[in-house]
Amino acid sequence: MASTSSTVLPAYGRVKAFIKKRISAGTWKPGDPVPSESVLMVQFAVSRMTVNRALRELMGEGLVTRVQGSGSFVAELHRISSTLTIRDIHEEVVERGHVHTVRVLLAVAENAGVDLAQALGLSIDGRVFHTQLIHLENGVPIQYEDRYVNPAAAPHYLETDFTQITPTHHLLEEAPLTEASYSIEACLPSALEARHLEISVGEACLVMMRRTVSGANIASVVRLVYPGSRYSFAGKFQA
Amino acid sequence: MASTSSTVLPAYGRVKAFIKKRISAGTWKPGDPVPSESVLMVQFAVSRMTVNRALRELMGEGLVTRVQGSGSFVAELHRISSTLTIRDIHEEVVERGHVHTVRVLLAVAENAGVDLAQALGLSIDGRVFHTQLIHLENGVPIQYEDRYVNPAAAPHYLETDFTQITPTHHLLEEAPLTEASYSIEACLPSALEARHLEISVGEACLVMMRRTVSGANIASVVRLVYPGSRYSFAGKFQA
DNA sequence: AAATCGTAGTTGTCTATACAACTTGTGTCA
DNA sequence: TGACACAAGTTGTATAGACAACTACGATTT
Repeated sequence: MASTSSTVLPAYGRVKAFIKKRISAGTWKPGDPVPSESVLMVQFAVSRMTVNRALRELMGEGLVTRVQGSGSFVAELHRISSTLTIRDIHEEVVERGHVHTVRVLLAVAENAGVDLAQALGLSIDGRVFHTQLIHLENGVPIQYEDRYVNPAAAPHYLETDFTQITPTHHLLEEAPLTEASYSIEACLPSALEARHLEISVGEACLVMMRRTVSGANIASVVRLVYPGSRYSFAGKFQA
Repeated sequence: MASTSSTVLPAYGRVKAFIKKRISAGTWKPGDPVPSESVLMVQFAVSRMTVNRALRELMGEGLVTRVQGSGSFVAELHRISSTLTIRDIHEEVVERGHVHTVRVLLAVAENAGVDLAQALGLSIDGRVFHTQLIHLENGVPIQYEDRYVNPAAAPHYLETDFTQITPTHHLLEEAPLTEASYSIEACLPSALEARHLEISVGEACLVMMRRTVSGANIASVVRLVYPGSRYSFAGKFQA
C-alpha cells in the first residue's frame, strides 16, 4: 500500500517492499522460507523491531506465515481475499453524483411471529419494527429493502424520517455494530418485489440477507433485493 | 480477534480490548477522541511503543482513525467491511466433505478477437488459451467456468489435466498473483450455460467476472456462472 | 532402536529513549 | 484586524537491549 509513495519509504516499508517484490515476482514461492529477522536486520542495517514490524504487517496482509520458533514463510496463496465493503446506499449513490430518493412502503411495529422472534432473539412473539423501502437512484429503483429491527437495540427507529435518513445510517448511530453476517445469492423477485422495483418477474436479482448484532442484541435482519441489470458488487485485491 | 483467548492477553492486547469494548458498547461514539498514547501509557503502566502498537492495529482494523499531530478518534463506521474470500472451488467442495469432479468442455488455443486481445493486453489478435469447464459437487453442476488465459503468463496452461488440477490452482502456482478485480452480478444463463448446468433458462444465476494480473501481464479473464439455487457467497464481519 | 535432554535459532513481546513531522491554539507584532 | 511565530501536544518512526516461548535438531543416555 505504501509502495506507490513518491517520497522515500520508511525503513520498515523498504523491508516490506523487498519481500513483496520477491513474492510477487515468484522468486520466492509459497512455502519457501523468508530470511529470518536477524538476517534482514543485518542486510538492511536496521533494528530487529523494524524488521519485526515489516514481517508482522506482511503476515496481516496474508502474504507471509510466521511460526514461533521456526521461521517465516511465504504464505500458501490458494485463496484470493478481498475486502467487500457494504456501504450505506445513500452515500454510494451520492458519491456517484446521482440523486438518492426513498419510497416508504411500510413502517410499523408488529407482533413478531415465532420464527422471527427467534431470529431476533426476542421473547416469544414480542413486538418488532418492520420497514419496507424502495431506494431509487435518479428515480430508478435499485434496491428493495425489507427490514426487521429489534426495538431493544434501536427504540427510536420508527421516529426516523426514512426519506432523509436511511435505516442503515440510523442503526449505525443508534446501535453500534459489533458483528454482522451476510449472504449474497441470486434469485427471481416475488411479484410484489418486481412491481415495486419496476422490473419483470423474470429478471434475475441479487439478494443480500444480512443480520447485524449490537452488543447483546441481534439488532436487525434485512433482505435487500437488487435488480440484476442495475447493480453489481465489485471489488479489488492487491498483493 | 485475540479477545476470546483463555490465557492472559499481552499488554498491547489489553489496551486494544479496553478500547474495543468502549467502542462496541457505544460509550465512545464515532468522531469521539480516543485517549492519547501518553494517557493510555500511564493508565496501563506500559511503554508508549506498546500503546502505539495497540492503536496502530486498531487503525488497521478500521475501528480508529489517527491523525498525526492531532490525535486518535473513533472511526466513522458507516460501512461494513468484510473479507470476501475467493477460494479454489476444489478445496471448497472437498472441505464440505463432498466430491469434486470436472467436465472439460473445451481446452484449446485460439486467435483472440480484437476485444479480447485488448482485454488481455495482447498484441493485436494474438493467440490465447480458452477453456470451458463444468464443476460438479457430488455430481451436481455448481459452476460453469469460461476462462481465457494469457500464454505469456502461463505457457503450460493447456498441458494441465483439468480433471485433476483446477485452472485456478494451476494459475496460482504458475503465475503469482499480484492483483485481481472482480464483480458479482445476477443474470439469467444463456441456453448453452443452462444446458450444461442442468437448470432451466429461467433460473437466476450468480455471475462472477474476474480479471487477474500477474506481474506485468494480465493473466486471466474468467466468467463464473453459479446456479442461484445451489450457491451463495457468505461472509462475516466482526468489530 | 528408542527415549531423553540440551542447545542454537527463531519469533513474540516489552521497555526506555530519541528525534521527526504534524496540528492546534496562543500570543506577538505589524 | 490580520499575519506570523512559537510552544505544547500528538502521532510516526527507529533504536538497542532484554527476556519469554517455542521449534528443530543433534547428542547422549537408556
